[in-house]
Amino acid sequence: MLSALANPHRLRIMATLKAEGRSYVSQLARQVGISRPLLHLHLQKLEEAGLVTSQMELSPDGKALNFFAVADFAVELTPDLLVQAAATLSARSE
Amino acid sequence: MLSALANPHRLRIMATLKAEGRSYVSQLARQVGISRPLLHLHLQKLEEAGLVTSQMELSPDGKALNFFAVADFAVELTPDLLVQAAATLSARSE
DNA sequence: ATCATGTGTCAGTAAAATCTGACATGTGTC
DNA sequence: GACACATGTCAGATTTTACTGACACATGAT
Repeated sequence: MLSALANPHRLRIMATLKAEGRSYVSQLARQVGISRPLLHLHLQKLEEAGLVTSQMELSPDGKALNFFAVADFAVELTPDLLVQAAATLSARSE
Repeated sequence: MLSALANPHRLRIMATLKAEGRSYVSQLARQVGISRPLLHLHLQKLEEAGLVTSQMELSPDGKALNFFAVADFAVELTPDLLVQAAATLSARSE
């Protein structure tokens, strides 16, 4: 999740998405100002991290649109949380 | 700050540092199990992000030891915060 | 003087993340 | 059929990040 957020484009995507409410890939690419394949890549990472949700829909004129929206989340980022997160990585002797 | 935390080694460093209370570079390198130059690099990034603090001290036998400790911080990681963070990146039309 | 231990830096390499420019596929409209 | 607009994927180039193996310097003990 942290590495998903460690990127300027992805932060901007989150911001735009939050402002727009929801948007589909091609439209969002225009809004953010990056290429569609690149956006697709970033959206993939954001979705894997559970930061955005996607939903395929059919537009009135029959086009398949993949809508994205920011997920609801709230994490208290503290040293203790990091200790907990580090434990997840892999068991180590210490 | 987010990109500083987006790395397994750095998470482990934070965890070890939190567990030990404080530690100096060479010792910490042994505890974490990575080379000293590499640790130095990571500590640099962590310190730039304000996640750790350093303090030069002289040991009883005259060696200069650079002690590191985790800083106190607490950030509520939410969509709104990200919007705020994105605004920091660079002004854009939109 | 040599050794052990500490500090930092730096050039060069290895690995990972990022980005681009195709390609393939689908639908409705001109 | 050609066009406009949507979806996705993928190979290859580029850029960042991570890492290693020196090097330089300082101190106290042998």
